Amino acid sequence: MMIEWSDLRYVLETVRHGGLSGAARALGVNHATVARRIQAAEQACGAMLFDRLPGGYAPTEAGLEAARTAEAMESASAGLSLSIAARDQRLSGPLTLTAPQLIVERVLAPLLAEFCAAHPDIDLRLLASNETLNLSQRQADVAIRISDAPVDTLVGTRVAEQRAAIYVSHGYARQLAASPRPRLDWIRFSHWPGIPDDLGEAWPERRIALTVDDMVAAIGAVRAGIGATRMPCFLGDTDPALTRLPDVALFAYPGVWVLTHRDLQRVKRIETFMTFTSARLRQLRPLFAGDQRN
Amino acid sequence: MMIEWSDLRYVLETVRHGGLSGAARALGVNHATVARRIQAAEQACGAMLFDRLPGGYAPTEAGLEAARTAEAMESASAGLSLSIAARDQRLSGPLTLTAPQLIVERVLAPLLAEFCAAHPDIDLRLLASNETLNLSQRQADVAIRISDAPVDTLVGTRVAEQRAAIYVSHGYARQLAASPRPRLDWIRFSHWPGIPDDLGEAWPERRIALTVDDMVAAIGAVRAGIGATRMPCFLGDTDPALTRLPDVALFAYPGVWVLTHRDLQRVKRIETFMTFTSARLRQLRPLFAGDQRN
DNA sequence: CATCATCTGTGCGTTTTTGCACAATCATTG
DNA sequence: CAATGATTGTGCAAAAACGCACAGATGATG
Repeated sequence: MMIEWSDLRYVLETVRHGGLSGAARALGVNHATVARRIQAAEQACGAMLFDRLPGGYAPTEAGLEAARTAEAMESASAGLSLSIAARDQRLSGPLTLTAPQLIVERVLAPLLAEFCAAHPDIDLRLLASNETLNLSQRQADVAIRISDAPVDTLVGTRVAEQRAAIYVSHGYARQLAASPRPRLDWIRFSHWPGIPDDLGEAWPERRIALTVDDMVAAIGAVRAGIGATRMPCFLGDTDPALTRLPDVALFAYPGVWVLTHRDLQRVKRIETFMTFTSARLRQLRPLFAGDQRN
Repeated sequence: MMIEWSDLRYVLETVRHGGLSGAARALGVNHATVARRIQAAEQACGAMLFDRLPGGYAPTEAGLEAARTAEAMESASAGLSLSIAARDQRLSGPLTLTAPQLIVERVLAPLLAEFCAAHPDIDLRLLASNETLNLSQRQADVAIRISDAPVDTLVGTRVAEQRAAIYVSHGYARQLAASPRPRLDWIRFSHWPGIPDDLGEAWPERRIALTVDDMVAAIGAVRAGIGATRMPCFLGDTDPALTRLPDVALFAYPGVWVLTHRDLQRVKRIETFMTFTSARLRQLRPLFAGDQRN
């Protein structure tokens, strides 16, 4: 008579992704399972929730209504999750952190090692995803973000300003220095503008040598001597295979934030983690700012 | 990380019933399953939801919070169920009716047979429960109720006034008539007042012979000649083994209502059913009113 | 127009979940 | 204080749900 509650999640994700396979990926199950649960839901409420079109599932009126209800239930459930987590004032339990891949690799890893050693009862989980996960939905408890202005529903501090520079491999740098009229090969990000204008004066001759969509790949390309690219100083300066391109000023770059959900900021293990992490990252301010005295 | 939605139903029912076994009965599953799902929920949110006390499960703060959330989700889900059902304007599909046991037995059965024959595509389901099921939660679509003032969230009509009378078996009636100073043996309902005052004049001598908690049981007792009891006329007059106690006026009795949920009143198969049932029951007004011309 | 990628439907073997039956514990009652 | 009824915890077998792999179909692409 009444739809099984968990089936509504399957309906919701299928509406969101427009088909079984998208929903299946989002839910981490097989698409056949999604199909079966939707069938069950339709049988339970005695109405079709989707039109089976070639190439996807299109929600009917009833399906949209169900998805709206499921959204309400989802936010209720997320609120519960937060509220229960907020009640847990032990210095133990799970703590999920999300941070960009490369910050973890270059900066965060030793810092997390220290934290784990100091608090062995805290079960730290790391989501080194580049996607900005939704803290409100409790996909993570704490986020380290590179951002100019993080969402205002989150609380936290900007622990460091950041600057970026142009980096090349040592070999490529020598090559440039040896050339009488050097031409700069640029490695471009597909979702960024082209070559920064500021380069004009020092390096009038330039061309786009490669377009990539991922920072790790770009670093590899630079290391291989394909050309130059712009990256935050903490990345370039911590990479022994790279060196800054001379005669170019530093660029502004979004700062480093440590953030959590408002409802979680008074939870002891989260407060502890944020205090620890923020302090350690503040110590690295020269690195993020591109201050090369170290 | 986030509690499985359907597990919240188990938490809710366990809070409502104060233990595993009550929740298991309400959910129609084994108590072991309830225990396992609650364990899963607790593991998922990393907090205890119940204190395991001897004799039952007592919700913790977090458990109460979860139950509140689950209640919100339940009402959302019930609303969805109504909203989807309201969209179904076919003259087919499921239709759940709840009515008191004895109305079904004496009055409704032939009427439902006729309806089923006329609308074979409507899948009629009958809950002959004495409990007043919650139509808002969509436990039933249509209710036939004996009531003075039904809940105002429901819509429908009072199809008949009702009166009650005192009934005895034929044998017991002869016995009374034969006695010079007859003493009336009364069969009393445990949740009702005692013997009606109005009996005083005609039958000054009386005593309580039996107390029962169920109308079917009471009818059996009257048939067996144990004594007299008051019951609605449609019950006594349709029972060939019973006869009215003479010299007593009829009693007022709550009327007969045919009711549905506001959101369902325009659904065609429900509208059809209510029109049909109300018309047929109106034809039986003399029976309900205790008019013995038939 | 051929090819490739993507999506949905279906049968089968496996894993997970569930129900059942029994034991243990506690409150209630005669 | 013994006995009864109710409740929860646990091991095992049955049942249900799930993932996997393949087939068919559609749409995009060169």
